[in-house]
Amino acid sequence: MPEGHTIHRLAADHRDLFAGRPVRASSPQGKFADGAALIDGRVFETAEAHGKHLFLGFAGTGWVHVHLGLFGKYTLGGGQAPPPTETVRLRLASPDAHADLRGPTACALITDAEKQAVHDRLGPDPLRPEHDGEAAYARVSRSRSSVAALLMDQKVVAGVGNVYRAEVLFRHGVDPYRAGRDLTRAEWDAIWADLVELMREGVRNNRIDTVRPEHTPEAMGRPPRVDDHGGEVYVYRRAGMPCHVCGDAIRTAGLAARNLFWCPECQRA
DNA sequence: GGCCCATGTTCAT
DNA sequence: TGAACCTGGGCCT
Repeated sequence: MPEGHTIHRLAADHRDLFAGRPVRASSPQGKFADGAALIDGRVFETAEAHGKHLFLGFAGTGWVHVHLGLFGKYTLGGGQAPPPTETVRLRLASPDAHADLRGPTACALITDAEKQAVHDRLGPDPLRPEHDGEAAYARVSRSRSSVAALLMDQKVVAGVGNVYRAEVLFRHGVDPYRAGRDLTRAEWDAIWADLVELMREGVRNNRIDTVRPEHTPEAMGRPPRVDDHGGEVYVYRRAGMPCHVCGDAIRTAGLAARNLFWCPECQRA
């Protein structure tokens, strides 16, 4: 699940469920037992996201810094918490809401200064209204690295993962292997603006949809389809399948230990 | 039950 | 560049 839109949605959901109220905290799994003990009973003040990092603020104790990594998952909602299972790293609970965190890469109590250090090493986040694509373009336009690698670099853009990377490059007809410095300013501005829109929609719907109305199966006169990760996409995990736009086979290749997907016809070098 | 894979990151070599 | 870490779903036997 976790690209930036997931984390911003989790921040909003935490605010809705807990903000301004004392919460019970526990670590059924045990790996965050000390931290949970320190926040147990404290007032949950706010939650904030920057890229794929989630910060949960507690009165008088600082922040819980959560990074889901590849496997981390939250289950949360109103109502009584289900019986905890042994993989729950952190459970927050109020009389009428609960949030269970499993499998995160990071779950730690940090200070304001440590939180600031995280912000400082991250690039601009398309989902933070005070950020824009300027600093990102400054890096991209100076780099010989591929635009595919740059989009995944959290120092360049915070919050983009493997799905948004593949999809935004498809939507702009950009070959993933093009060097960052060969992108025009106009191309970058369009990519950034598109990320803002796509990721905001991702937060609203809690899933990634990238297919334009004119390319839906209905509009193209093709049978309906279902992507196995819950959203409608052009290329992500569609290797060997026909491109929704041109019909060519979607290609895949490894790039820095991740799978890259693109349409060689729609994204010409 | 076992194996592979995954929307991520860091650290060692 | 590769290994390590964390979990769960799908597919195989």
